[in-house]
Amino acid sequence: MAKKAKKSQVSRSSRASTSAKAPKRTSNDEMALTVKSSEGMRRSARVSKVSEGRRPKLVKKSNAKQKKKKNKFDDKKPKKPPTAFFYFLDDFRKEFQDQNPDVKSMRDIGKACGEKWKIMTYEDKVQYYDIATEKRAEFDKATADYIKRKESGEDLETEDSDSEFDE
DNA sequence: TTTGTGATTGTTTCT
DNA sequence: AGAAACAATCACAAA
Repeated sequence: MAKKAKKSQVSRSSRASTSAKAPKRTSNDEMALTVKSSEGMRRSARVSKVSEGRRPKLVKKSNAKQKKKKNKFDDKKPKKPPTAFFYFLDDFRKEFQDQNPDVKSMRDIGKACGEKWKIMTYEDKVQYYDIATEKRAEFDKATADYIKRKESGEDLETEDSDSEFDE
């Protein structure tokens, strides 16, 4: 009867795992199970630490413009939405600055936030996970549309009609 | 003035 | 399955 509509898209399997949300705390066991799912999801996604000595944090990107936003059209592939951690960071940053107005920048906040993030419980984190999950749904839709359009007409290419005539 | 760097973890995407 | 890249933000430094 109730057949689970499994998505043939294996690529989106990640999304399926991230479906972990709505922590129904009916029983401790239930929660534990939920948490287990979270861990399982994390294991799949989290695989870094390939080498202790290696730290490929060199993610330098050259952005010609600090912020260019005008046409609602998908300039290119939809950018990745902020993750749960980022949402938490945004909220945590406000409090952190309020308690520590002396703090210079996010470097210190990031550290503090990361540490707290680890001590946070699943229930506390699930809040942000839920937001991130919802955001990802929109992102997924945008991506599908982007791919669809791309496949439909790959002629769509550099249509940079929007030049840097902003300021 | 402008651009890049640094720090955090999570998700995405590719091979 | 695993690895690499990328997501936002703020202060500071260099060119």
